[in-house]
Order: sequence, then C-alpha cells, then structure tokens
Amino acid sequence: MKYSELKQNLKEHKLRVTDCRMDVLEHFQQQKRALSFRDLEDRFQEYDRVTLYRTLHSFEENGLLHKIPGDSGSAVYGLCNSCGVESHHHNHMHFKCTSCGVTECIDTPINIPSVSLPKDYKMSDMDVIINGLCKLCNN
Amino acid sequence: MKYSELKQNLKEHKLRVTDCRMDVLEHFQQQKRALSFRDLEDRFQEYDRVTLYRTLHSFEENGLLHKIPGDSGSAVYGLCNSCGVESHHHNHMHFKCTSCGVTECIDTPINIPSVSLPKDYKMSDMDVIINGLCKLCNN
DNA sequence: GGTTAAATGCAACTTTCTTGCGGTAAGATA
DNA sequence: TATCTTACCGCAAGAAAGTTGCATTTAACC
Repeated sequence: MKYSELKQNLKEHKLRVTDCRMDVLEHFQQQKRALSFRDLEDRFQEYDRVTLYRTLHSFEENGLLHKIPGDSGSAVYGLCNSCGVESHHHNHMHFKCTSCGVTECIDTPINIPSVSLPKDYKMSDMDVIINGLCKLCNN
Repeated sequence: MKYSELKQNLKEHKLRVTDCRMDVLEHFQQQKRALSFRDLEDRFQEYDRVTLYRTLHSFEENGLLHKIPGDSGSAVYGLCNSCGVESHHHNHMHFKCTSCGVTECIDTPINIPSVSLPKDYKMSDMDVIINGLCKLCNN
C-alpha cells in the first residue's frame, strides 16, 4: 500500500500522522495477520515500548484495529478488511493455527447462526475463534 | 456438592487431593461461572499465589477446567458440565456479560455450524464467545 | 513561521506470572 | 500404623507485561 493511502487511512480514523503510526499500520497491512504487542516490540525496536502500547490503544480506540481474544494471556490485535468506521459491532471470526500460532482474520462472510440463548440473555455480538491448522502448516 | 464427590472428582482426573484443590474445585462448583486467577487470589488469601497458579494449571492440564479466551489479557477458567474426561475436544460456548463482566458457560447444546474455511485450512475445534447482557443485568 | 495540542521518550513503578528449592504432606505399601 | 516415595506447598527472587507522570518534540492549523 502506498504512503499516501496509509496516511489517508490514519486521517480517516482521526489519528494524527506520525512515523510510528505509519510504520505500525504498514506492518499490519503487510503481515496480513493478527499481531501481538510482542511482535511489534520485536519489529520496531527504534520506538519506545510505551509508544507502541499507546499506538495500539489509539488504533483500537479509533476502530482501526480490534482486539482478538486470546487464551495465551497477551492480547492480539487484528486489522480486518471489513473493519470500516461504521461497522464496529460486526461479528469477528478468527483462525488460530495450533501449530505455528499465527492468528488470521477470516474475511469470508459466513452467516453466523442465531444462537438460542437461555431466557433473558441478550446478545450484542460474538467472537468466534477457530483453532486448527493453517494452509502452511497443513501441507 | 459433597466432600466425597469433590474428592472423587479430583481422583478421576488423576489429581492428588489437597486442601487447596478441594477448596478451589468447590468454589468453581458453587460459583457456576468462569473465574479468573484474580478471583481465586481474592477468595483464597490463605493460599500462596503460586499455589493457586499451579492449581489452575494442573486442573487445566488434567481436563478439569478449560481456559476461556478473554480479551482483557488475563485468562479466565471455566468448569463446564460437559467437561468429561474423554471430551477434550468439544466446542466451547461462553457468554460474557458486557455489564457485570461475568463469564458463564452456555450448556445448552447448540449445533455450531460447519464453517466453510478457506482452502487448505483444517479446523480442530472452536471457541465461541457471545457478548451481551446476562439475565441479571438485562432486568 | 508561530501557536497549540497531541505524540514521543524516558524513568520509575505496579501488576502479573514464572522458576528454584527446601520443607511438608498425600498416597502407597507392607 | 509405621515407613517410604513423590508430588505439592510456601517462600524468595526474578522475569515479563502493562501503566503513569512529566519534560521534550512535532504534527496540524492558522
């Protein structure tokens, strides 16, 4: 993705354009997978840990990234193609490879069934995490 | 649940019977909801933090509890009724209340649809986390 | 270019989780 | 029930993860 598009992307989310944010956003675009704070820390040693934390938080707060529930303890962030400004409450589907540990967004629109909850429960949205083997580890 | 039953439950999972384990297991039974390490730490100040960590880990390892993915960073553990010794690979469904934060297991057997994954991906199991209002907060 | 609010870097700190080890107690065996 | 073995416990220390405050720098706006 071109520099101008990244810049535009940040501005659309009301985020000030800085080196750190441009680099982090570009990295998410290129990697096409969910990244943890640790991933960013390893990749961008030129930026302070605190700055990376704050970058992730502001990205999340402004709807550019969303947090993916992970059982490993540390949070993982994903950049879904379907993550538009208005579509905050869509249902996320993610694939986590049990072999290599990579988490990816599943963009294939799948009609998630209307779950029959017990009486008086009200669903707002749901996270679906599919565990298994990704295309690389499955071959 | 009676003392003898708790004891039996531990033994069935090849776990040595100790005070800490009995108390923790009983607490899970009584609470009927998912508990975080923090919950246990607050509840059982008479036990060492490390002991509680190890208790959770051994319970998880031996299939008595399972880890529920949480986006808050800290892991949450649940004791499903359907968690038998043999049924390790069943699909979990959990409800997390966005108001009070309580996570519960949804025991209603719901047939989770066969998701159409991209080519070459292989699913083993899935975690489904439904967010919304629980019956207490919805009234 | 000058102004202002926001982002950054640094330091210090809190919280969360892990490891190692000596002492203790559960479970087995006789 | 006495003894033995091994797993569990508590304590201490430390590693990892995340937060806060503040002075400095810089993006965005005029």
